[in-house]
Amino acid sequence: MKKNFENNLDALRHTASHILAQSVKRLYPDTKLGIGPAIEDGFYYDFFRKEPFTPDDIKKITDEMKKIIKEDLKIERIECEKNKAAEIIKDEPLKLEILSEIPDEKVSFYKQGEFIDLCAGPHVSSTGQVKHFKLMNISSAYWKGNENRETLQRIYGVCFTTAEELKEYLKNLEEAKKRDHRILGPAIGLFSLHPEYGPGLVYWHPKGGITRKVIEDFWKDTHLERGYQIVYTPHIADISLWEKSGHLSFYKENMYPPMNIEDGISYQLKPMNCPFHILIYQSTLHSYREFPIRWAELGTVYRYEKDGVLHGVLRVRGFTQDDAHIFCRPDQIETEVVDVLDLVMYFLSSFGFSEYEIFLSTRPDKFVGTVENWEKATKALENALIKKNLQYQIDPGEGVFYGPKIDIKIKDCLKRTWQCSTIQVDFNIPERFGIKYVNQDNKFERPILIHRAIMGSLERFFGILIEHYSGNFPVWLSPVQVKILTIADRFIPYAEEVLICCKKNKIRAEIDASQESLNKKIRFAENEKIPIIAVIGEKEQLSNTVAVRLHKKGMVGVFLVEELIEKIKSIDNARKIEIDI
RNA sequence: GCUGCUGUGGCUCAGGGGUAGAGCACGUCCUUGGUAAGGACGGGGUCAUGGGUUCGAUUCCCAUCAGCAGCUCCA
Repeated sequence: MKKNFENNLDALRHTASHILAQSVKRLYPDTKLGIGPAIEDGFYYDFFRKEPFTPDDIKKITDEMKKIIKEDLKIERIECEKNKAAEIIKDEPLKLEILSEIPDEKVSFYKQGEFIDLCAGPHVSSTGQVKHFKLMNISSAYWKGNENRETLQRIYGVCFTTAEELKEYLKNLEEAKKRDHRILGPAIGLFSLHPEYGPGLVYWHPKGGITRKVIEDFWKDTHLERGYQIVYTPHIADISLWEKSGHLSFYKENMYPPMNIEDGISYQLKPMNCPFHILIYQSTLHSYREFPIRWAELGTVYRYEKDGVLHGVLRVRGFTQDDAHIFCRPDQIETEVVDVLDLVMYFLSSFGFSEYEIFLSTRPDKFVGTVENWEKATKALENALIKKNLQYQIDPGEGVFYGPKIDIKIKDCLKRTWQCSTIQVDFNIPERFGIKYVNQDNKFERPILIHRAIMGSLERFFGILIEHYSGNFPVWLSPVQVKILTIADRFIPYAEEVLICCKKNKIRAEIDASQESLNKKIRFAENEKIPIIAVIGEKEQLSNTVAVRLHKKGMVGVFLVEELIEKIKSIDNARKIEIDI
């Protein structure tokens, strides 16, 4: 039943894309057609046309689409032989290209009014059924996603069965815009970017800094509890290290150019931490008895990302990975991965992320290592997922060339997915560096290397957190947990006593001592998204209390200072997502 | 990197071929207020950068840089 509905919706969206193409052809007959599928939430159509579509054109195209919908043209499916099909689309070079790639003898067209398009379908039966759509934006797209081919103009639209769904969708977009970490982050003093001095490089302000410290402390404590050891490694190394690791050949386009120190000596800013951990490993001889060795590092790396892909703190050029490398025997992969999965779930759920999408990527066409090892490792990853009772999807052939991997995407409160965690087996690096251990028989053997990250990057994870919480962090992550407001200046000494009590108990508190009205101070504290506001006046001073107001919830009552502190401490220590006082 | 759009005080934005304007923020003063903006005054901009057109450019044109929406890629 549900599936059927989805198919109908896809057909509807697909038809909307044909209406778009028809409209464009009516208004700009010289435009050549690319492809126009239904996608999540809507549709797009790619066009080849020299002149760019302007926002004004989009208006005209929309109006024409509405006309086509009003005309309620019947949509018919026409099947014909390939040679006849070529005749029909002789003026559409891109369509002809598609036609030539279809192996079947017969192909299908869909026709509505004067418009006909090579298309497998399905479609709804008439154009009048498309009622609730909106053209969203224009972008460029390469023909067949190939950057060496023609650049096409892609017009995106959204389309739903009901007006409510469309409205809901647009409202969600608005909501997402309001949560945009690029606006919110700087607005509430978390971070800034200074693109004129280097795009994609993040400056953590004191408020962002304290939240980062909380995250880092939690991360380190958790890792130490779970048998990891913390290491620190340099940010640069002689270029020969990167030749040895292979990064200079397979990762070069993402690396900053080397720094020339003197003739024949170049240093390279690190895009990854693994070679450094390998060097630590190689600095002593290892026995199978030591395994598994788990080394974790919050390692800051630099990658020269293409400028068009940079996005706030979500996609940057300098970032800190919550990296770890596990050295183990082949037979330990499964249990290690089970532990990593357990750690990932524990860690992410502490931040309020409890919905995941998990992907197991298998061997690609180009790979290093043996098929047998790949299969064993892949099986170990899969077994681990099964043991943890996790739902996953297999991404065939999507593994990295050096080994199979598990990727975990988290879902935020707007149901958007973000890839954070990754667990990757690596057959390449151990080989390239020739790392080894001594087995039970006193023979050398090659260990398995597992790379893994939970947050992926602190910058990116922080950006996701900002959007997920819309800046309203849970108490344990909030840069300022309590804002102390006085009704009049003469209560500032008492406010300072309260502040000292908070600090003694490691509660992050601030006093707003500005000469503003209480209303204004509350407004500012609310806009700063501080979870707890403590108001102090005559009554509170006399009774050693504070009047407590929760962010967005308003007054909750008057509490003894120690009482409030105890409550905050317990919320903080339990890393509670919701405040309840 | 590609296509399009954009670039005006810290922020949001208005303006426009004759050397710039609002709100917020900031500063000073008055006000000492009980749960989302008390009041007055004031400082602050080479209008992204570099060329060109022009008597004259922040405004028009070109290039560069950066941002935005996507494409491709990715933590």
